[in-house]
Amino acid sequence: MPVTLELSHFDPYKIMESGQCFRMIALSPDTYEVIAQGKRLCINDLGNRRYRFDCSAVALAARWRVYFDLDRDYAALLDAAPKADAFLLRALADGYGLRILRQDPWETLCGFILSQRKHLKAIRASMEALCNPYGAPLAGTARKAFPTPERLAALCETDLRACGLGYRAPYVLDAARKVASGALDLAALAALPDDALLNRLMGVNGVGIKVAECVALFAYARLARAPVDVWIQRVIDQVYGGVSPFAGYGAYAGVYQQYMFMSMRNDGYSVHPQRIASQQRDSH
DNA sequence: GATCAGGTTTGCA
DNA sequence: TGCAAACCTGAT
Repeated sequence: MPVTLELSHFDPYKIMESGQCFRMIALSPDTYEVIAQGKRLCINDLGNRRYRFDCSAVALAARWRVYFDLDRDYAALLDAAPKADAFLLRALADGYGLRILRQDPWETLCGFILSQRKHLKAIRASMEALCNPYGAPLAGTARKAFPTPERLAALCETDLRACGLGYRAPYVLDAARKVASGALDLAALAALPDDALLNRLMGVNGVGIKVAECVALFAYARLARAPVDVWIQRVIDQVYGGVSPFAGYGAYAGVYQQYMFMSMRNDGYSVHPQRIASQQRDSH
């Protein structure tokens, strides 16, 4: 009962490598496995923008269309970018197919707590190390679901350090206990405005502004939030002369941020600095 | 073996 | 406010 869709602005490889999610892997060059929200999904890239989703039409509509944000008009969203912004335009062109996911807040919160001072590869390894002993089994794969907050809340710091979490162990534990006890109701946060949402998330030990903004963007679809990490700080410093352009990007600043992040991380600004700098000048 | 990595906290001007 | 230093661990 797989479903085949023709999709524009959808590139599972770029989404996998964009660093917004940590449990999507390539099983083969054209097959991707996603574990999210207690489910496993395989996507086959059939070419010509056709993709086969290994799930029912009902599951696609109820879960995965939302997860991959397939009902959003990315052509219009990208077209709304300021035309004078050369670096941004190049990032948007190079990043065709990248989408902002709408992930589970609990898993996203833990994922970005774990991300502190880690590479994407190391974050993925940490996530698996946490899921393997404590996540529920899934059909069709040896990989496990992401553990529930209740499961992790029942552990101690030593258990989590045994998963290789290092100094992040007490952070994850604090998050688990706040969520499991109801002190932090992640579902209810969806109703809050951005600032209140960020403040509530930062109430968790080990969650600062960057992690909170990542959760807001990648789990709560707050597309105007643009997390500033070291890569984006490099963009601001090297491309925009130290002045953040994100305040001027409006409702989709977070989406543009993600394209710029990928662009900077993949190519670096050093690839075409003169060209970009001259384009920036010409446009002003 | 030293250094660094998608950050946060703590301590001290 | 602002700025270091410290923090686990694995990779380069």
